[in-house]
Amino acid sequence: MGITMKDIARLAGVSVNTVSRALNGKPEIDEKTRQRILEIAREHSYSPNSLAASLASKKTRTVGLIVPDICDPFYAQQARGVEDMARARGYTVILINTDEDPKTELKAVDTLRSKRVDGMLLTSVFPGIDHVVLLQKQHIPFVLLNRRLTSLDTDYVVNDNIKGAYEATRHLIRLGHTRIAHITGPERITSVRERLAGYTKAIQEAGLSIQDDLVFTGESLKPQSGEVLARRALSVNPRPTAIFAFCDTLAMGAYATAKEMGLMVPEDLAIVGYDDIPFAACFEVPLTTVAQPSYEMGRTACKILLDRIESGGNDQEQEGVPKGQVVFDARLVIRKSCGAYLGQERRRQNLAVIKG
Amino acid sequence: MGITMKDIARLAGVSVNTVSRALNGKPEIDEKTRQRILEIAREHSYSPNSLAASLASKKTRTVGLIVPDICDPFYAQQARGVEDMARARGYTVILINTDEDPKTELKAVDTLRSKRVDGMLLTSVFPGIDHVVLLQKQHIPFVLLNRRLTSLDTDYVVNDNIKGAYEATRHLIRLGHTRIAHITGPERITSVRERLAGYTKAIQEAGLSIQDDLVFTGESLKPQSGEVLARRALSVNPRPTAIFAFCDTLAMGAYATAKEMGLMVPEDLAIVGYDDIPFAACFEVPLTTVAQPSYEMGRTACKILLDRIESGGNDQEQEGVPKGQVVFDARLVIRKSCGAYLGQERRRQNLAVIKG
DNA sequence: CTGTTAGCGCGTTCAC
DNA sequence: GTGAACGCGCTAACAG
Repeated sequence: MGITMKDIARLAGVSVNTVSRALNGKPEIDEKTRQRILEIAREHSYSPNSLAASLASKKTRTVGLIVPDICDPFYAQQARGVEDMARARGYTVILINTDEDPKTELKAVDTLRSKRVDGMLLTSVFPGIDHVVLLQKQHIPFVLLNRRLTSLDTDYVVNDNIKGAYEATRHLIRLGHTRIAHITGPERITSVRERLAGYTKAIQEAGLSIQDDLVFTGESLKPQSGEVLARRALSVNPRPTAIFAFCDTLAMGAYATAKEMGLMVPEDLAIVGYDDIPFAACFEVPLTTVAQPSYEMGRTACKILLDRIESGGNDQEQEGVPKGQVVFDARLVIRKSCGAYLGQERRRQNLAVIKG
Repeated sequence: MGITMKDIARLAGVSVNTVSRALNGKPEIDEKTRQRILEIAREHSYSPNSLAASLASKKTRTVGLIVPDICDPFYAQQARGVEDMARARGYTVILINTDEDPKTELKAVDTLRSKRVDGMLLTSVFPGIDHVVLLQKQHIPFVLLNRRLTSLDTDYVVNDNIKGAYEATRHLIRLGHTRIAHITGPERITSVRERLAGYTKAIQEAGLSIQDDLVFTGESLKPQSGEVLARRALSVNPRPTAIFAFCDTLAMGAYATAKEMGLMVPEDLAIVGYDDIPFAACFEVPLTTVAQPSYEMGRTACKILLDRIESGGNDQEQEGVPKGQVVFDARLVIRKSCGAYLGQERRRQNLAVIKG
């Protein structure tokens, strides 16, 4: 196959070691011989075998990224943030999709461990905390993205889910809704629980009766799941007048169902999502949603990971580095689907009528 | 760090080799000793060092995937297809974004080469064919996704760009448009050239004058670029009444510009995209577009790559394996943005008026 | 069925 | 400034 250091050494009439020094930019080497070696390397389009290098140095300059589904624009953006940061610092990222499946995720962590990645970014559910404990015990750096473990002190990057969900729900309450359904994902996901908490808090604060029967949990976060959950939600009697979805893709599905059932959004049904994916503003009825800075979150999580990796594995230094625990703000973005502009538009229409 | 085969060997009182056999499921080994070894491995949560394995076996069970931007749902879906297929067959994928930047892509190929990936999926532009030639010369398996090289015989998976663009344009012509702008990406991208060809073919066939002044080329394929290009297109005099965009994200931008300029879509301006990303149907004005099976394309490309990898690198076998050159069909999906349903709806409205 | 012996390609001591 | 020697953890012949 390719040419190796040994070959170059032979060609240049030096030792392998000298070649190594030349290629790795080490200072203690004569500039002339370095140039000669570099030239030979280039001529033969030498490619360093990073496997061998990693085996010897115990560093792979590779990080693992586990996501539920890269097709979800929210995760895609986070992934992009991760990869950009990684690439900028000379790292490479291995991507694995899990569809929220615990078994797949378990295998993913195993695979990454076997590939000896320098660290991992965990974006998905965990069946338990077993993996994480294992990673900690083996001193494999990792950062949790979008989730955090109450029982464990780890690095994480999340957004303020409770606040985001709280504000979304309160917004709907202000608009006069009293029966607000919440469609969401599996409860093992931390953010699912947190947003549910924010939702509940707003409901209780408003003195509305607790509406356990208005919370609908599905396995997936894809639009199809949103359709199913919305159908369930909208068949409750009396019918809820608003749906707060765990994420925008779920909201998308809810919208499809509403349309299919002949319900107007927001007139008959208000919908609020979460994430503010780039397409939310372009929907048939632009989606009111809670924005989180997905790209930035990805970048930040990766930065924390790389800093941890490069701070060296030794525990002393670890002590000095404060735990990277970042909570990004959640911000309500009001568009059309919640009906906030309904009054306004009606007013405008009335004016037009009067004028005409 | 972790426990190694040597440790297990010592613990089990056997040789390293025996441990290797047990762990790798080789047949020539006593079932009892295998179980004993497996037990010890599990106890110590042994993780095989795939770096060492790869170094020795010259196989990494890793493929590289180079995309312009994973945030583009089209590429995200392809990536998902790739990763699903890879994972199903025990491979792992390294993801790199290039933003269509030739230099970044060059570095990406280099990085992947250095990591000794078993093969690569190339989804992005190439500054020239130099990389590809190098890959060929070094017998590194690769498959081109969404592009093909006329000068080189390689595996590729594409969709019928010429046909797709042709049908999209002809559709607009049928609807009565005579001034159809085309907004697109850099001409070094094969698919850009192919779709331009399909567009031109339809224009010429219809006997419309060739409209070089109606083709607008930008560097990126993101919505922002679509906005800029549409602004340029819509400032031509006489103003085009339709825009055929290279892809849905560009179409998204065009729509934003139209809205900003106070133009109604499709009444004042028809828009047709390409790709049929999952959100195209949910747009404010559902997008007419050309669908390509992105997920399937990703899967197929990866399958071809893995088959090639596993067919062994030897040239004899290579001869037996037919080149994987797959062209997926392109299918026009008619929604609202092209105005095809305009007449119908007007008719319906008129009926309503009459009835009322 | 099992152990021995060589590497895989590179980093990292050490001497010189 | 340069070279020799060893080891990273594993696979792959070969013997036995």
